[in-house]
Amino acid sequence: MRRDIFQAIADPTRRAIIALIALQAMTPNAIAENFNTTRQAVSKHLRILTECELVKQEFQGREILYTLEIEKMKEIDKWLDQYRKIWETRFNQLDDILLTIKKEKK
Amino acid sequence: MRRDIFQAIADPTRRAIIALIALQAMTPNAIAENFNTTRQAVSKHLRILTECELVKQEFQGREILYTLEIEKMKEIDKWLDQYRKIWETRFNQLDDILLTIKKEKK
DNA sequence: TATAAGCGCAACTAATCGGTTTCGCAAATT
DNA sequence: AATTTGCGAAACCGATTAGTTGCGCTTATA
Repeated sequence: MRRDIFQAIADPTRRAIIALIALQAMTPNAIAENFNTTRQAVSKHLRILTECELVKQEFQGREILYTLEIEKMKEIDKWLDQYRKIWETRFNQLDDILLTIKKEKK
Repeated sequence: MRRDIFQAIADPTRRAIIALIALQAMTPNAIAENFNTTRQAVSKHLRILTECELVKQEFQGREILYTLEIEKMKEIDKWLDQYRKIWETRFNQLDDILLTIKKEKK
């Protein structure tokens, strides 16, 4: 079963779950209360998030607290990096153009 | 038809297409040559990428050149920003801890 | 010890996805 | 003018997905 971080964040509900537990660890029931869906549906999303290590389980008696593995989010940032270089270059080129115009005005 | 940027980058082939045309504008055929798939399959991916405005078409006679809309990539960066704050805070907290340990050693 | 609560797992369903094949259109080429 | 080339769109298919329902297990609570 292919599970990667990009597929994990593709689903809007999963992104919402990530946003929720980023603030504090939560149980599946507590998470489900925030959506118009069942606990089981949330549970499935949590399974996917856990499988790609975006989320970690903390067992507390019969409750399971889910926390965000913020480190994993950096992988997206790392992927974006190659494109960040491009848009920064373009920005600098624009900057150069603006500078040239400024000089010409003088 | 819900088309968002996160769903667009979920597919590995689409990420590869993005990486390809980031370097230079390409036609569907040229793109397809880089994969073990048909032009039509690539065409479908390009349609999805175009629909969510990650990619732009440039008509040149009967050819269509596809270019990356790098600005749109920033939206992912923007989304990541809320989490970047978290991991930077954690990093700083770790930094504080290390500093405290250092001081205690003295 | 019986009951309730919190949870994951498995089976099922409707919808969506990625891909192929076939088609038709418009722009080049002969 | 006939043919080739580049392309998108539609029809179709198998695989995957998100969700529901129905379990059974474990841990609290009465």
